[in-house]
Amino acid sequence: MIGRPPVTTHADIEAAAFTLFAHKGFAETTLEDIAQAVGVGRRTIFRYYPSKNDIPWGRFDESLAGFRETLQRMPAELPVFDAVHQGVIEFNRFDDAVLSQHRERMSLILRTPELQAHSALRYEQWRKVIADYVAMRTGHYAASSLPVTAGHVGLALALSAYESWLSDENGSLTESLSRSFSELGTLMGRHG
Amino acid sequence: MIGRPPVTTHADIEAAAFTLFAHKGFAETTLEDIAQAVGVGRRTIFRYYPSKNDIPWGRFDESLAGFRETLQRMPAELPVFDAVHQGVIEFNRFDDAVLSQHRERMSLILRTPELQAHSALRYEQWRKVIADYVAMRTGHYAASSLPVTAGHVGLALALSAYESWLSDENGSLTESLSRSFSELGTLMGRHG
DNA sequence: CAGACTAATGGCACTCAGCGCCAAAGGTCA
DNA sequence: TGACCTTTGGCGCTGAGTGCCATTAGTCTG
Repeated sequence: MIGRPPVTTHADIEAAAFTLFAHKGFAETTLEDIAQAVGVGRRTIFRYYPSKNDIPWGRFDESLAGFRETLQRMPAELPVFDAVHQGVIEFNRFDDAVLSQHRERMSLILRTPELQAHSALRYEQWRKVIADYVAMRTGHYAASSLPVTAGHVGLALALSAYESWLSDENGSLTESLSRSFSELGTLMGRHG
Repeated sequence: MIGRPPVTTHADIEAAAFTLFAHKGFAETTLEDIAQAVGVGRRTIFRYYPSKNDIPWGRFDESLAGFRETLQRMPAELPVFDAVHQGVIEFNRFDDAVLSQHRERMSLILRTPELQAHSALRYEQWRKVIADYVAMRTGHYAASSLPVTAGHVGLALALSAYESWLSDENGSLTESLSRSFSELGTLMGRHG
């Protein structure tokens, strides 16, 4: 490797940051605190994350690519809606080992106002993945109304499922997601 | 009226702000700029709006109360989903005179990254109005899964409709909203 | 009319996120 | 050893947001 070697990693920073966030709260933790905990200059943190709000999201971009592939793998025989449904569930399957970290991460993201706000920008990319898939399946342009709506609705159901999952100590994320998708049927008059 | 009279109003500030935003862009307009345009101290702006990001939303809280009432007025014979559908449409009906301002406002909100992010906090209250209504209609608690999902989905459809409306110079907002709601049926297998 | 009272104002000083700039550090390679 | 390259991190700045408090401009009472 050419040039000065990095003195830290994304993982290092996240670890230090999550500890501090849990300890003092997100807003009360300054970037200076984090930099100090990592043993690095404040300026360097910005070389790893564009903003403080981005730290809890970690390497989200990379995981988005996985979501895209997951959807691509869904069988074409499955109706679009069910394919998205299954794709979302598949994408949100985690090993028990990782699950508790994921829960902590999502709890921070979904319950900290600053992060709730910032997350809208991340969700946009997530919706785009669904919109692209639906566009491909239906032959519409990805920017046209139907795929865009599909993206919004998919996100809506996922967020609702996450909230429900986080509020219930013992629930399963997969089940929460399934429930959201089936509730949509309920709402649309398959009874209630 | 007791005490020193206010030297400005929300309307004054919004007018000055929107002009500047249109002229220089949102990010490039400082609160100092706005304060100067209004002829008021920077500190005073914060007495009218909690943050720069709140200015474009105007008096959103008050309009939420109207949304709540609109939903309450929906006939009980209407299935919940349709009641929400009609309520959202009703709430987003504007006179031609106001419509162009509304369009400008929503264009700013939905196309400025900082504001997209911030808006998530406003949407939360909007979703709650739907959740409360659905809770009342179905007998669930407002915090339980079904009403929460309804809130998310309602917002999803409204946002999709707004995006579509803004991207088409000549479209009608009411029609865009109707289209979103019917697209949901399409997605769920009433064909496509 | 004078003086008490009240609420809005706005200046000041401060914290913190974020960014541009640039010299220094710490590696690799010929 | 010295050229080369990339990361680091310090410095200084801008701008949002906040707490504090004296000032201002009204109303109300005697």
